Amino acid sequence: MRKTFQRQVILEELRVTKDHPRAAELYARVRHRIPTVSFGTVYRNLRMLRDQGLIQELTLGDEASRWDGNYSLHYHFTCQNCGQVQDLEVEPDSRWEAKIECLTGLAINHHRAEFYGLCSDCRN
Amino acid sequence: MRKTFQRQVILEELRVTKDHPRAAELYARVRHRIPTVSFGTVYRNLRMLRDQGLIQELTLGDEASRWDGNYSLHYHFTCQNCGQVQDLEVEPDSRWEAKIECLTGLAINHHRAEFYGLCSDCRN
DNA sequence: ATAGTTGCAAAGCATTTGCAACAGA
DNA sequence: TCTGTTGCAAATGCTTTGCAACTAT
Repeated sequence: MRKTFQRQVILEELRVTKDHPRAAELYARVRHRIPTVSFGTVYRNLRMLRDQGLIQELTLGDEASRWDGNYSLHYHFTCQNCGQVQDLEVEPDSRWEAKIECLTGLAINHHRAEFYGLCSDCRN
Repeated sequence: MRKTFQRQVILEELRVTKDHPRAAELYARVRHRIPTVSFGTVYRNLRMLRDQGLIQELTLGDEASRWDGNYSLHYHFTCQNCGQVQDLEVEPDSRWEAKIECLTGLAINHHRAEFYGLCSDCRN
């Protein structure tokens, strides 16, 4: 994978934010720095960066994918009122995988968990 | 919500199977019983049945939604080799929601978890 | 009677791709 | 130099929708 300016900017923009932008929003941000960048380039790079494990794709509900510059294993929370998505600080439960392997005979590689509810701004 | 023949057949087809068909596959099954049914009808009904809590929509990875006629809360497993999706029999961990509420100040309504790995056929 | 539903076809929207020009190694 | 990458535009694929004809209640 070559180190191109476009790819670098796309990765940087994801790294510096904690919201979880969709491709269109990210494209807008990248465009501030590279006015000629194309949607194709953004999508191609998101896929590549994901396949390399440098970023994560979130498919929450029935909307477009969101992208997360935090590559470490963590869970997500979606506010059902305002729609914001945030990382959860709780540590993922790995014993769960072992428990399921035990009970089912499946070989588990990884899991994800998503929580839904109201964020602190919206609960009041 | 009226009780139409189409809606009934769509729901039945989801209830009788444990695979988790996508809309196109379900459409094919419904078509065996109602040759004139349309895609629009299938999609419209899937959304309505989901909104009523009678079925569940699964958005796993970056493919089209899968649909689950089992409306009870449960987790899912996806085989990374053959792609099959199965329900997991383990009971969902509700203490987790309380724990996260405690740690974060969020109000959690529900959560989902998905496990990925190799099914018993594919692990050998 | 009448409001919800259907079939059909067209539209919508996120994402992917073919291709020629370009650029990083 | 030469293969990977970009920008552009067209294409793809899943899903939604407008509308007139139907149908459950």
